[in-house]
Amino acid sequence: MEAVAQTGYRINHMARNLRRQRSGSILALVPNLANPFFSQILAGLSAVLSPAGYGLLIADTHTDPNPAERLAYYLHSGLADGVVIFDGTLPKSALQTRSGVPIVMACEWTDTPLPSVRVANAEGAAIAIRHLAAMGHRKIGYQTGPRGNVLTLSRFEGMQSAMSALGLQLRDDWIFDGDFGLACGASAARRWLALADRPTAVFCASDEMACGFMGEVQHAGISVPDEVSVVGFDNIEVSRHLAPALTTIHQPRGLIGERAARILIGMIDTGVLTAESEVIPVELIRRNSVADLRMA
Amino acid sequence: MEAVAQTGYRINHMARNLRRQRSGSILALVPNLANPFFSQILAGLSAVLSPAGYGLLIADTHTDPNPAERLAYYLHSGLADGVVIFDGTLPKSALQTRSGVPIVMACEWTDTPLPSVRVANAEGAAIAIRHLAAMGHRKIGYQTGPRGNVLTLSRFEGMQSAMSALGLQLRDDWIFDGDFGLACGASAARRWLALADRPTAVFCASDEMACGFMGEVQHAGISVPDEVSVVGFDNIEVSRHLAPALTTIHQPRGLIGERAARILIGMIDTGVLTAESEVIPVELIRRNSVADLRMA
DNA sequence: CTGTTAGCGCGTTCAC
DNA sequence: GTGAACGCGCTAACAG
Repeated sequence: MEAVAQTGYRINHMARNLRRQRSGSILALVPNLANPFFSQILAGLSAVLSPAGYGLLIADTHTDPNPAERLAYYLHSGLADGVVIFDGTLPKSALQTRSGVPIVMACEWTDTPLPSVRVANAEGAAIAIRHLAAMGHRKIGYQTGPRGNVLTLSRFEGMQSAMSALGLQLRDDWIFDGDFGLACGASAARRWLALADRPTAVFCASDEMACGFMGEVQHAGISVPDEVSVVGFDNIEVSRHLAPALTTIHQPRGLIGERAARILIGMIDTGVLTAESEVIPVELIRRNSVADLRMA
Repeated sequence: MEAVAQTGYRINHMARNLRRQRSGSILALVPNLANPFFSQILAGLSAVLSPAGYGLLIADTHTDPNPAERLAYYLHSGLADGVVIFDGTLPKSALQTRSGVPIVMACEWTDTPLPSVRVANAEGAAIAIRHLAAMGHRKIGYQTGPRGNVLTLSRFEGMQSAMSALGLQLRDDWIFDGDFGLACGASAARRWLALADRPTAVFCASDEMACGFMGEVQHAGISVPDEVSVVGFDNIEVSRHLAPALTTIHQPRGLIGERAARILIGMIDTGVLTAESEVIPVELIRRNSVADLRMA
């Protein structure tokens, strides 16, 4: 121990890892790192992994020519002791590997036996619709997420079943395609503005789209919520600071990362490649972007 | 090669890395991973590191009890071939190590010989002030970043020198303390509302603060820009979608990450631990949050 | 140009 | 309880 202090010896982790057959770091596979939506999730991951002695390796599948190959590379190279997947667009075949590396799905993904952390997306969408209906809205529009995304699907289903349960019809020209981003919210707004018969409320499947939508109609001189009500999904930090403050479905993003990390560490420690999936509840945050249409 | 295909052999990177004395990954030291400001920077980093064959390791100094020790750990463990530091609050002593691992500073940091990538912060602040003055504003308030931060300092200096060059005085009660976050923008707004003699314009050292400020005064029934003009700094994605769209200083965040990555790779390839620093220019984005006070 | 060998720095085991 | 030796899987250097 004196020699350690004198020579300034530090253990070589490459050698230790080689010997112990582990890397001490876990990989997060993110569909688009530039999307600020992931920053809090990654912070949650890091907050659990770091005290547990794991490093956080991040790969952006968006910029990668072949995400599936990339995943296979990490699974077999021994560079990661576990993987958290946030990208719902990876082919199923990429997940059916027998590498022995634990995987946790942190995006909504139904048809895989892998453990997952997900948010009650369908229920959140239903809550939003029921809130609008309770406020007297019957003409409700909807902006979707990107096609093929599992979040898009489950939120759409939740919205749809709530609508039909309430006896409300969803018109095709009141459905706006989207990709969860700000810009497509703005273009949905332009389509809304061009409509002869406009819905009195639009439920956007993400806060960013809701924000883009609100901004664009406001730039056109339309008042929110007097002329159109808007509900978002996510409760990103900026939502409460918009004018009007955005009514939305709160999704605890830090928690998603933390839970995923805990499940993964549990799998690594026990050596079993399965675990209980978790569903994180959502919550309606009532603010000022929805008009009360009920007569007094 | 046939045997490779038959047995499904994949090279073990731990063993390779041990032998080659490199890890194949780069560490990014981020002050607060939850801050969406970094997402685009990290995406830029990833976009050049990934094709170059490097993995991206991320450590959040915010959640770490001892960031300096953490840095030392990574520098000496051999787990990273290079480090990009975004945290300007690390003690100088932590950087003066002779580990042989290249370091690039990607936050503004003046008194270190390490190569850095920085943005023309002082100039950006000066541009904002000159724009407000050109629009006829003479009573200008300012919201700062967190104390001790190098960005805070250089933006403050740029603002101050532009003010005095224009013969404008900066009143103490028109300076609002901040931390670059949304919430403190809102509290600055409450202080502005309580002022007997209010500035006609407020320049916020970050877009998030500007957004929080605008939202809060608008919630109080104040019109932007009719009753108060606001200028931000950063040009975050949401700024153009606010109502009114926020006039701000554009800072290319993806580029910061890309440049830092390029410099670092150059240092690794050549083996020299020094490199030219780079300054990235900024640009005024004129939108609708500044009123024209000049008489027609 | 192909085949063999030494050793990267550690953790584990086996002998004392 | 302390110490020596082996091997994790690869790459680089060297011999044939």
